[in-house]
Amino acid sequence: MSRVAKPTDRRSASAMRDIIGRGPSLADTLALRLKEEIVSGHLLPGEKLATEQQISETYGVSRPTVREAIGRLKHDGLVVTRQGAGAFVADPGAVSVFRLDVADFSNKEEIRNIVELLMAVEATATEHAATRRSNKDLKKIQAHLNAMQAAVDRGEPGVEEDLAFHRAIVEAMGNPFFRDLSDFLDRRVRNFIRAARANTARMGGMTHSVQAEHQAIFDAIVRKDAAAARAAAETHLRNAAARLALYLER
Amino acid sequence: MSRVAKPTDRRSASAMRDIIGRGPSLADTLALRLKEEIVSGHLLPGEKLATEQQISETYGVSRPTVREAIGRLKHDGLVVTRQGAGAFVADPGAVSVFRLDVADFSNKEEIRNIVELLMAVEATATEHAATRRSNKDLKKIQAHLNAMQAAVDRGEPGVEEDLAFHRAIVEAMGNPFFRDLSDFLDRRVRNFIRAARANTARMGGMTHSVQAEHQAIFDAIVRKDAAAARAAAETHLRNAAARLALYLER
DNA sequence: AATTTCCTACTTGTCAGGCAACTTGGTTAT
DNA sequence: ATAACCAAGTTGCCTGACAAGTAGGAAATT
Repeated sequence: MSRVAKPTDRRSASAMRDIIGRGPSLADTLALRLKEEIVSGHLLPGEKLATEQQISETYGVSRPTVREAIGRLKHDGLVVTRQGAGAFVADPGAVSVFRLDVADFSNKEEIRNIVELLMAVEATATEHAATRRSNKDLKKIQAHLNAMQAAVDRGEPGVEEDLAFHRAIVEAMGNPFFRDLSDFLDRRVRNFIRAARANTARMGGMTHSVQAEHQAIFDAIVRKDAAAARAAAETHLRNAAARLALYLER
Repeated sequence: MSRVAKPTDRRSASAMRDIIGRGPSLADTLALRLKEEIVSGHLLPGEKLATEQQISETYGVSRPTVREAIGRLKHDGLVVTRQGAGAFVADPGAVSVFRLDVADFSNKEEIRNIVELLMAVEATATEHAATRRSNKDLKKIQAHLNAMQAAVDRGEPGVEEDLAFHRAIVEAMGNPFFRDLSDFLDRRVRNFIRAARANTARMGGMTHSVQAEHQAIFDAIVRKDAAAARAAAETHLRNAAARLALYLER
């Protein structure tokens, strides 16, 4: 009853722009709006959304645009639609999609939280990789370790080789969720570092200690010593986080 | 000269269905198709996608449908579009959205992997919660512990109270990423258990030992003993996983 | 001849209207 | 009372059109 669509006249295509503000696109922004309504608890699970027609009218956008917006929510598992019936807020327990949005790069708190998650994921992955790795896995890991060493010897930072080394380890764990999540977080953090490094002096000279830490991780994996592997990974990640903290504190 | 779209007659609306197979919706399925093209490396970062017009013709669907599909990819950060220029494959390093899809419920391997991730996240969260929790956090955790006890005394399984207890702990850690991820995984696993329980006998009688494990976690948090908190959480999670394994092995 | 300006075709963003498929609830017929 | 049926409402998808922005070549200027 409360949010019944009042028939906004259609004359201005920019009505939405006024209501909703400037954004990436009408559909995107509308999707955000509707998502708000749901996560804020304004719309309860199972409840029926307004019809596309009504939404179209209340926000002053066309139905295709509304469809695009609802399509996003459907894609994220927040709503389910039934042809002929309508669109309904999905049961939170049945949502099968998790979305991690790491948009705000300038937010240092967010970076810290991301790093924390990365540490947890990679430390555990390394721990399990130690006992599960096949000989083939081990060879791959070693190859990347050597490549990293070669890069260090050439005086290069070897960020790509570094990433590949860690990825090979996580891969050896055999859990795709860990692999994908770790990959994403890793890229994200490195991207931040690269951006931050642009306006600060290079710090360099750390690569040798980094490589020593890598060696310690590798040795533990060779021995299939899970506890040692975890410990070595934690040390490595803690040091990496400390290096990163230097960027954060300015 | 504009390449006039040949007036596709109505019946070929099912052309896509033939090309693309039966699915949730044309847009959804098309989105999957296009995603394939990208992640398979067929389309390289920075490369331009076919125009909406072209895609529309090759797949035999209308442009709005193509737009919906591309909109999904855009939403997931896989492509970026520039009005007037086209749609381009996004740089993987710049992707700021992570998507975790846990669709296949029947896949036991998947459940196992999910549980593994859940264990890593919750154990770490509990560890950090021990040192970071405020007194207010502690009160909340205790309240949920008591509620759980009350449920046990009433002879109920207390799944909701259980979930709330863990959520309060993760909340006390103060990292929203951990909170959201843990919440999602927890729901997912419990949902699986509920589904599995439907066709097996209730196992019950475990609730008392569960509560004892909860108490151990709580005590460690009270003492701000991070290591003990992690250990207690790991024990609890390991036991929970073992209980769950009973469902998996049939 | 080199450079700048401008124009035009192309592409994405959005809108309007329409038909088909499906759901739902009430009405009619049995 | 029950079953079959019908009509309104809703989503799924299509066609056609225009606005807004881009890019590359033609034309004008230096």
